[in-house]
Amino acid sequence: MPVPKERAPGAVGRPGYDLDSLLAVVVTVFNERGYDGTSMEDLSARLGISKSSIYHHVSGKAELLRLSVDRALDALTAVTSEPRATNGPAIDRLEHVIRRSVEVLVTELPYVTLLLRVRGNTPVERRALARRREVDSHVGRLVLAASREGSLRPGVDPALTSRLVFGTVNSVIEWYRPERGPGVDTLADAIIAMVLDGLRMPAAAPAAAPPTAPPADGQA
Amino acid sequence: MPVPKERAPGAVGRPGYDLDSLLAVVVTVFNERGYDGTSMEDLSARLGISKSSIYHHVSGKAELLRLSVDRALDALTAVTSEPRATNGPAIDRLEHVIRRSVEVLVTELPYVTLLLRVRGNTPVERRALARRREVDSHVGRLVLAASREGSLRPGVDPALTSRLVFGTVNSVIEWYRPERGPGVDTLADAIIAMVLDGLRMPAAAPAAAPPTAPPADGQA
DNA sequence: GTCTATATTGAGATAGAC
DNA sequence: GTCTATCTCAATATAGAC
Repeated sequence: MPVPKERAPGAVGRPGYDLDSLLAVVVTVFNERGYDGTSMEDLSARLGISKSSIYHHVSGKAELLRLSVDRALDALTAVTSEPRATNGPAIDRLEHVIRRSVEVLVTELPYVTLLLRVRGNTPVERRALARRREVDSHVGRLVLAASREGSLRPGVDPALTSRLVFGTVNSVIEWYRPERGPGVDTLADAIIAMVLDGLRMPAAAPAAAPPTAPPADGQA
Repeated sequence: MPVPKERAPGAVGRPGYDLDSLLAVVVTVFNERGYDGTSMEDLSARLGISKSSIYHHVSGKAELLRLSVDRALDALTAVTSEPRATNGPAIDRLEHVIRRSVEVLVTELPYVTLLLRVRGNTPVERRALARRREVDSHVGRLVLAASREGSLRPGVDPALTSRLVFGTVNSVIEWYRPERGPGVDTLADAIIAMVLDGLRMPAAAPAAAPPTAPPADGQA
């Protein structure tokens, strides 16, 4: 986060953008209307500056996309190289990567959202997809390792499962809004609980049981 | 499914499209390039007919989108009104709706894929989003009911959970290809197993437990 | 049901002043 | 860092023949 010029704290009207503040607005509009559905005109209207002013900051629309998705990819890639993602039992590493991915997804929500919607039409998009696949395959290897270590239920197909885990985590972008709803930790807990332990009440009688569930442990 | 003109079974070259066969091609291209990223030129090239010929079948690009997403929405809506989705314990209804949704998602894959990527830029898209929300809220009520019937683990937040369940199911469109990979039943089994029972080996000893799970009832 | 034009708008991008 | 033009091409859609 470079701060190239001092800006008064109250100055909100027509700030005179730097690249970061510009990108924050741009990525929002991209997500609202889709990248292809967003014109430079749309961006200029939302930014409150003219179309040509945007070209002072970037070479064109494609670079706006590249800068945005790279930010998301850098954050996601960093998760897979954290120490706790590379040491210990695979099931614990998997849990850690899920939790951290959710955190990144929430803190960098608009950038990750844009990334996950990229289709592959242009060189910029194809490069993004390639980098995404690397992150994906890391999780795939984790699930496979957990399976080999006997930490997964019998019958669980690792390849299929890693797709589902990833899909569950990524689907968060479709509805999560940081300003309302559960906090990041609650969200991560809920995802890990469902994915690893399931929703269903484990024990004996499914229907005739006491209507309120007994406090098993931890989380009230 | 009208059959306005007889077509020889072997005739594949330049068929003379009817609306259905045209739509099948169109929806594929929409998914490859995104709706906004697809030009009528792109469509005409893939169809092997001229741009103007497309206008013989539909009033424009927007109608192509509407017809496609309506097909997906009709199929998904139908699932929520099936008898097994409205009778019996909520946890069983939930399982049924998940299974059937996966089946619809796979059999109508391109149409559902397009639907799930709609952003809301145009009236056609906003109408589609509204219909989607109805399906979503049906699943939300099911999870809530299952929770009240004591069929879910303690600590499971119904609203949050229904989002996750939906996200997991819908994420299938991101990678599933009918021609290769698991069959629909295997896929649905895997999703239901993960969502309801979790991936993690449940009991005490993570490695030395009996390898096959106890047959609770029905479906092996 | 399809074709070859063509009309018309809107897009991304540039020039050059302030 | 921003502005007002303006260029150029691509996009949706139409006209009218076969």
